[in-house]
Amino acid sequence: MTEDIINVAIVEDEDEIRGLLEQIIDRSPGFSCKHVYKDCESAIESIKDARPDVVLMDIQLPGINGIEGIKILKDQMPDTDFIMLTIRDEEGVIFQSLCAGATGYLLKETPPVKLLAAIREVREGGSPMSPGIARKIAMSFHPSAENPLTPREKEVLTRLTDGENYATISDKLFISGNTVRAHIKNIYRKLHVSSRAEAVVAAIKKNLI
Amino acid sequence: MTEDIINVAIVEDEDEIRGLLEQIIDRSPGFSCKHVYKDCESAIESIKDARPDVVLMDIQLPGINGIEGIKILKDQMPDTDFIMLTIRDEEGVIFQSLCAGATGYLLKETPPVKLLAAIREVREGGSPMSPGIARKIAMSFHPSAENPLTPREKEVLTRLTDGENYATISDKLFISGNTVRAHIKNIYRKLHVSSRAEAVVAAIKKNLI
DNA sequence: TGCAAAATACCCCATACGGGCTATTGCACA
DNA sequence: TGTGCAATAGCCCGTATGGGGTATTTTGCA
Repeated sequence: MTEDIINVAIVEDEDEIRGLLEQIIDRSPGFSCKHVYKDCESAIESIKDARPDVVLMDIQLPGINGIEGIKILKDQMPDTDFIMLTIRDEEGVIFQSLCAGATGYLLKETPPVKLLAAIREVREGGSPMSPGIARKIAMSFHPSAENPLTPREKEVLTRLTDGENYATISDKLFISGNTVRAHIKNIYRKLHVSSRAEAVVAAIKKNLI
Repeated sequence: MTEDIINVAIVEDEDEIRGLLEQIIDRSPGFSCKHVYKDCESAIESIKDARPDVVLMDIQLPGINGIEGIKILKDQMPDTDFIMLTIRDEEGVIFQSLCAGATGYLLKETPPVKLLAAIREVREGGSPMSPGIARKIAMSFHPSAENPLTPREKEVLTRLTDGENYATISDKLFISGNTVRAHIKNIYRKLHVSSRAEAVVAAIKKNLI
């Protein structure tokens, strides 16, 4: 399954960086880099011929950005692994990249030897991440530090995410429907929402339950 | 902030493995391992004296398991980093561990030199993961492969997750409220749910939007 | 060119839901 | 010892929501 030579493509608008990366990769044993693009538009047009194993993708690009680019390219080449290679480390772009289909996320400060190791790793079923990036991803699963809900409210909210209604919740918790309503009203007030749908979204996105 | 010597604690029930880990770590320059426990109960009781920088935590333990153990210990020591060290690589336990507060996740097959590197990495703001584990986490963000929803249904579902009601959605999409209802009915049927709350939970958990 | 799916639109009807109130009990902390 | 919060419980009321239908137009693919 794994080719001897890993076929790498690059999408990067800055000529100098692109050239440098191309040389580093193409001159390293076990790697080949014959397809480089300076924007997503050209990559989308001709990358089907390249059939790369791995694509190194910048985020800030003229025209279609790297995140939108991955959505399009990953769709065409589901077996290709995409590694973001960028200076941007804000949570927003990290999670947008992963949601678009990126499998790795490296900062441009990554030294060449680590970059090559990352390309190998992603082909071997890993998911190379710069340390600070990996930490942000792990933290995104951690329980929320400031959770305004009481234990009972968490209990009720959990059941709301399971789609239970007033009657079911009051049955299972052995309390009256009016009390369930009281808890839900308090949850809404604390989370600044006014419907079950908003409440469960807030609960999941902020790791409240 | 960073101590010269990293103070490591271990929670592991198998005597042999625990002893081996203790020796590997304690005999390595830059590391200290003076606090080892064979279950979470003993760790909870006396770990406050240890004040470890890093805890290596097994999952399968007699009594309180490693996941529940982290919930309790992380609460008491929020600045301590917890690394799961386990043979288990099922998605369930991986995400449960992260949600409990784990920052790293290593398989027991990890060679000593990599284990030590991981302990250093977690203290330097990283989040060490065995390659296959990291991949599973990255994949959890990827768009769902089999998404039964049409583009319009995705659009409507996205707005449901934003807490919009029939009227707002029909206004913004320039379609009648009846059409919005028709889309929502189709969404419910395809996702096997029967309420907004369930639909938005399914949408988020299965990366449908 | 024709079929299937998608997107649009409408109807009836019961009820689960959300907003606005008030009230009691028990516990903890000051 | 009282102030505050959590948890419990009740009431009224309007409406947004969900289940059951049917029908038309547009779009995309074979």
